[in-house]
Amino acid sequence: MAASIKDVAKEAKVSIATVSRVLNNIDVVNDDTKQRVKDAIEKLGYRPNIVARSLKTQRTRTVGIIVPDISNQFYPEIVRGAEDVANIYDYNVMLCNTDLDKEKEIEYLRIMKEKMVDGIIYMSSSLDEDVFKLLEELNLPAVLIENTDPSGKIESVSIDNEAAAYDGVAYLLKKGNKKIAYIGSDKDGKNLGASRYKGYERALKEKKIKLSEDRVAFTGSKAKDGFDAINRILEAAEVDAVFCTGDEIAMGVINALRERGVKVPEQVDVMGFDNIYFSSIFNPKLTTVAQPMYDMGSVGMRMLIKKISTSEPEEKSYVLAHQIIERNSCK
Amino acid sequence: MAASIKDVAKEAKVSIATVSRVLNNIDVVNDDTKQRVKDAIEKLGYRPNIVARSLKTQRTRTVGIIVPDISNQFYPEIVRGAEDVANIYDYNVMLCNTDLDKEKEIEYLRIMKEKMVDGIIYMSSSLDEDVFKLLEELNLPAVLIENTDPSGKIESVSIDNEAAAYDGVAYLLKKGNKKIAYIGSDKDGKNLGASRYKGYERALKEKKIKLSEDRVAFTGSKAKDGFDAINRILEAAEVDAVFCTGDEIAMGVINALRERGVKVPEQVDVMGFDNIYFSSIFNPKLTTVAQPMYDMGSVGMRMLIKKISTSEPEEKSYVLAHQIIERNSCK
DNA sequence: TTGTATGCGTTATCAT
DNA sequence: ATGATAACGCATACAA
Repeated sequence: MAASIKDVAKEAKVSIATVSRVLNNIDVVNDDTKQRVKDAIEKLGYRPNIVARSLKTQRTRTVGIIVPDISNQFYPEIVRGAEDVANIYDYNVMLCNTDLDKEKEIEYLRIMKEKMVDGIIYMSSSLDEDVFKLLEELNLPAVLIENTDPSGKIESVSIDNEAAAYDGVAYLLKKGNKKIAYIGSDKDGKNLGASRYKGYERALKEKKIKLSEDRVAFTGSKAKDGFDAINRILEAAEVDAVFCTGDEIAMGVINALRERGVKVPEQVDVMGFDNIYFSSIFNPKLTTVAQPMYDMGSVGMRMLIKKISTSEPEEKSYVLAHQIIERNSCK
Repeated sequence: MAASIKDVAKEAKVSIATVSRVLNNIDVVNDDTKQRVKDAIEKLGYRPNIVARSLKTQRTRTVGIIVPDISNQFYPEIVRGAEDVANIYDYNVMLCNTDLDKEKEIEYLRIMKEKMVDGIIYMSSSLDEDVFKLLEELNLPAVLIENTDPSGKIESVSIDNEAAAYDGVAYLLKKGNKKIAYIGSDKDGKNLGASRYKGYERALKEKKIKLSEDRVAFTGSKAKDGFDAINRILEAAEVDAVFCTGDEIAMGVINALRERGVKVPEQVDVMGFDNIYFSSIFNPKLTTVAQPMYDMGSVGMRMLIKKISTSEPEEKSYVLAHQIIERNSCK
């Protein structure tokens, strides 16, 4: 069995209270005894039992990360950013995949509470009312990443999705394109999809270009979705550029175009979104609206830890800068 | 404050012992009282505190996953497979990124022990002696994924890397190639890199083809590494096929070849390894030696949980089947 | 400066 | 069938 604080106390011939004191270097403890305790700790290879400590302090120094799917291309970088700063502050992370299933989200939240995590990094586009209610009910500090809380109650870190989409489409417009398709997240609902579609609308409107529904496809975020969507669109309309709300979609679009003998970017510009790792490896390299994924994770975790550590809630959300990365999928 | 077992006991007018009994449905408890307790639990929205339970039972139902880098393309699927089965068995996972830094691996292991995880899923190519020693010293059940333990002491789940590389190269040979380059992991050391190189050697030898060092490059696993390596190789030698020990490497190779005006697969066959998600989106779609990543994660976790739950160590490692996926980067 | 004793929320042993 | 109580390993209020 691993040595406990009692063993150390015995070895150093002091009380466990004293051991605890040098462990947390709290109170003043005589240099001699402190050294004795340290020696004993060393000798026994003692390491405090954090579970016991947590039960006493009611803090575990672990936070839960609720993510739709870690094997999705978008999340690993965010999680890495989050874990890196967690590590800096001596926190650990518990990873939970939900597949955007509301029931799973709720169940995980309950379990996280049972395991006494100090806080939650929450990623989901479901933005379900019940989940937010539960978060509050459970009294779990949380920060939302990627999306924002429609009610504004829980802090978030994200980009300005409306502006980002606007900028992307404006870029396409500036290149002289007039028939710009939109492929990706749905315009309904309160999540980022709606914002991006709004940005698309605004950019077109500003240039007085009529939005044609024939060039719009709401679909999933996989390459296959982009592939199918552009093929459908091309049945009904001409297109000189495609704005996609995800890089994978854009890759699917480009692959479909290639099969049709349409050259990218010579004949059609294709723009992605996110700037996932493979955007710069794909051929052509993707021009895309970049989200700072790693930073979103790291500032999110920083916010959360701050929120956990201080009593006064700062209640401030962060909107990080997006950026258009010019590569080779647009002229 | 959340309700505790005491509150439930008071509400149901029974002792905490009885509450505990119905919670764990152990012993026989009178149906009436059982119902009273259940009602009380319901009424108070009581949920057991798992930290307290863990302190008592010495089991946390959480396992640590030590991974080089979750934002690397290879690991998310493994982790997802692992988390999925963990979830099935009511376990949670703690994610630790090490960047293959031995000190970080050791520190994380210590922390995992302090946090009383029940076991460890360990991924690393460092295969450091000290780490294995620590694992044993800490008395932490562990299973190794992707690599195997040279000393054979700790169980693992992996593919047969020598055979997989052999099969890949043999495939290239069968297509009529004679000048097959090797780009990727180092031949020295005890990890999978050495095995793969051995497979390459064996396949060539079997066809009595002399291995030319000019066509071999030991390098990292990024696209950039493949890109640079093939350019270097092409300075010194002719090549009609390239065997890469990673898909990203292969993509880098293909991109370099494209820049040189060399067509894949018409002029040069390029084969990848792993079958990461993007292999089928990249153009050309990659022909590759597939590792069953998700399965490696899921059977690894299954092994670990079994190891944790039963006392007798089964001490059996799993070698999963690899598979050559024929796509468009080879003739 | 140091020690004693209590409690964190459970499980489990021993009574009853 | 149920209750009282001791542990699990630690932090901390209170004594000394």
